[in-house]
Amino acid sequence: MATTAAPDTRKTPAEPSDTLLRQFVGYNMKRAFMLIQDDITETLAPLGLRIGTFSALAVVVGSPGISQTQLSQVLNIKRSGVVVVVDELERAGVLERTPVYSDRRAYALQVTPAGKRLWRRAERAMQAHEAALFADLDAKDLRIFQDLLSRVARSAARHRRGSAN
Amino acid sequence: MATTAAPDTRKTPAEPSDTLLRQFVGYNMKRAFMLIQDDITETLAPLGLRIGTFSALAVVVGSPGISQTQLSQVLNIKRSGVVVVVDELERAGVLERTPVYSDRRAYALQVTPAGKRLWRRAERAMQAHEAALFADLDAKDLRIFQDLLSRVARSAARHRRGSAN
DNA sequence: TATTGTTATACTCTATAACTATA
DNA sequence: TATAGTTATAGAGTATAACAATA
Repeated sequence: MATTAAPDTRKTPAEPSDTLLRQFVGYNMKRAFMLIQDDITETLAPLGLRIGTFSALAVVVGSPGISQTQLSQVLNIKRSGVVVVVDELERAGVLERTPVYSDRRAYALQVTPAGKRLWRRAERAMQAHEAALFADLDAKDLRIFQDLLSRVARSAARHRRGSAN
Repeated sequence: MATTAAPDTRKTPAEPSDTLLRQFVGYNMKRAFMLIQDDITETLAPLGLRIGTFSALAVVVGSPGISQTQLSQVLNIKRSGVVVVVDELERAGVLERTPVYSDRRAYALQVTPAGKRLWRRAERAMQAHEAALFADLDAKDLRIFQDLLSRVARSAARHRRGSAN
């Protein structure tokens, strides 16, 4: 039945790989992002921040007085998710829910002085991290990449708006 | 104390936005990917596939006889996660666990004829989907984008290997 | 009636750890 | 002892739905 000479060396055709998936832009985007996500998490952890809280802090720094509903829209998450993030940042003394006198249902989110200091540290840490992470790409390539990313995002958003949902 | 004229119009400085976050490549990658992820899910759903099962199917099509451990390495997930995905694909009659006579612990994964037909349909659906999704970008831009994505992934992987983990 | 923030709950994805059967 | 596959369980992250206070 079995040949006695020449053992079977093709257990799997050479190296198993994701060749068929690499044709897809979506797969390559996911793969690249997953690779840097863990790095980002590790960069933020010493500052007591997660990706979600870092993002929320950035938006409140850039748009002081923003409401939680507005924050949910900017970050593309649900209002119920914002509550968790704001709770965490408020507990850490990073931001505050201040009353809105014209609408007593809503809160105006404000960054505390400690929050501003934390943001400056976090921003610098992330900038340093990305500089190291993308050391292989020169400034011009990075600009092109950023531009293509925003064009891809715009194209996808348009496509999404165009379809039925 | 308070001026009696001119009501307070700056509830929030104009439009709240994520300006401070856009400086980061990681944020733009996440944002762009999130936008297309839902689209991909909707493209695969009619075929009975999720992103995870689609990816696994693609790898087994491209590397027939691959083991579950190898598959976990290619897809960058844990072996326990592979079990779930392979269970689902096997239940759907898309692939099979065939015995490996040289190692009775392991399975060689094989795509069934139905699985091959499903893959061809899924591949075409995804190609059509991406063509529509990235309609705003010409072929040259897309090639540049793909190239930059793989360079970013390589750079990130190198950075990751270099640091202590 | 509609909206803001909140809570409880559930779902998806993935990770960890302990187990079995083989090696 | 180590490895392949499996199972149970737990943890993020996010979504849905119902609720109170207010508009």
